[in-house]
Amino acid sequence: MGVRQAQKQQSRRALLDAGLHLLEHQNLSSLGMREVTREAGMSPAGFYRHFRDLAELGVALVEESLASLHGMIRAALAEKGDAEELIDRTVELIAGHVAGHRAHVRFLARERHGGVQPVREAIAAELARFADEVARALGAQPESAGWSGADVRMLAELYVDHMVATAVAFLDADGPAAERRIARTACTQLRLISVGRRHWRDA
Amino acid sequence: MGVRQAQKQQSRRALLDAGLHLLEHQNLSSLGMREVTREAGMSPAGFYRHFRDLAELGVALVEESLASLHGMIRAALAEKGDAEELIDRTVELIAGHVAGHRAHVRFLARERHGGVQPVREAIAAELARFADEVARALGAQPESAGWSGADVRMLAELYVDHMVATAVAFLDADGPAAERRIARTACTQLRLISVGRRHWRDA
DNA sequence: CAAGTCGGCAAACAGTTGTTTACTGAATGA
DNA sequence: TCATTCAGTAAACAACTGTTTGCCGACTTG
Repeated sequence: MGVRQAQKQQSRRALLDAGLHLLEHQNLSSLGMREVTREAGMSPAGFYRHFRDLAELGVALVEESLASLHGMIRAALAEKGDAEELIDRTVELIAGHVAGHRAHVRFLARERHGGVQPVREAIAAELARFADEVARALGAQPESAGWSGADVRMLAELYVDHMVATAVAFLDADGPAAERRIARTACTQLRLISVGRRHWRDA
Repeated sequence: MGVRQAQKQQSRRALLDAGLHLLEHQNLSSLGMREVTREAGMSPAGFYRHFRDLAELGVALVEESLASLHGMIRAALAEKGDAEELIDRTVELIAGHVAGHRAHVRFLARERHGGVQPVREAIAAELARFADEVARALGAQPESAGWSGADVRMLAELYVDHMVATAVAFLDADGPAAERRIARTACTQLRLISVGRRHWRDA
């Protein structure tokens, strides 16, 4: 890649980072582009060399944020061990992801139900695909023998929703004590679901 | 109450309704007060006779929205019957609440993680109190014999989170078919949790 | 080295914003 | 009835918004 394209991508990154930084304390729909370019150290008009809209920048941030989250999910699904261990490791993975990608997670939580339609839709679509992926992994486990496809799918949705809720809870933990409390709660809830799963056929 | 105060409260209502209406398609932090007063048929300066801020209007809307949700929760907790029936009735209650209070529910979903701190805090505090209330009700049930207070509390949190998630899902259902699918999923998930609860002690 | 591509800038545009000011006129209460 | 209170108004304020224009100068290509 030439020097030109490299410099351009560097500016693009500056815009994305500026946006991400500003979005830590406000909403995408209340973000101004002058604000973004100012934070990125660029003139207002320069913005248009990279994005048509602020919504377009938003969608780019969604892709970034969900890509990192996707990596975490695949890591969680790849874990091996008995149910108890697996739950603990998953919650640790979530905590680690939040610690390492605060801005991304906060952005997703904010805009998942935010005021910018294309962004909302992009998030919803990708989360649905995550649920598909989890459902596929669950279906391959021996514990799912005799489960209908629809039931596996609803279990996967429950897991994904719970994961997102847990990540958000970690987000506004205001200390290590609060973090541990959230982790314990999440583990217990997952254990409850796991127990329900084992005894599903009895009901 | 005198004619004066009645007229004032009517104007206040107009402002709240205007805000609620505009917030159906945008975020609180992107809302302008000129926009609100225009929608309410009032001059910009008149706003200050009722609220200091837009954040203050937001908090007022939070109180309204959570009051109606609170009513729904109390209704759900008051239901009697076996577990299966109870689950179905609860999900129906949620669906009915969303149908009757779309704007309120959408507002809560948007601003729960939105960019306006006092509003966010008001929602979080009230949802925590709802979890307390649910925990108290669960603790009084015979099924909770032998459960620790902390475990009951985490179960209550799971229920509240799930209720909110279900309400939001109903919100962007785009037809009766989608609504039924969401209701079925929610019921199945609740049944799974219920099974887990019954077999909790075995683990 | 020359011609062309193109990322970034400064300036200007018309609109819109939140907030303050002094005011009007109807409800209030002695 | 007459003075007072006060919800709502119109006008003006500086500050900011998104977008377009023409231009410069560093990179690229031949």
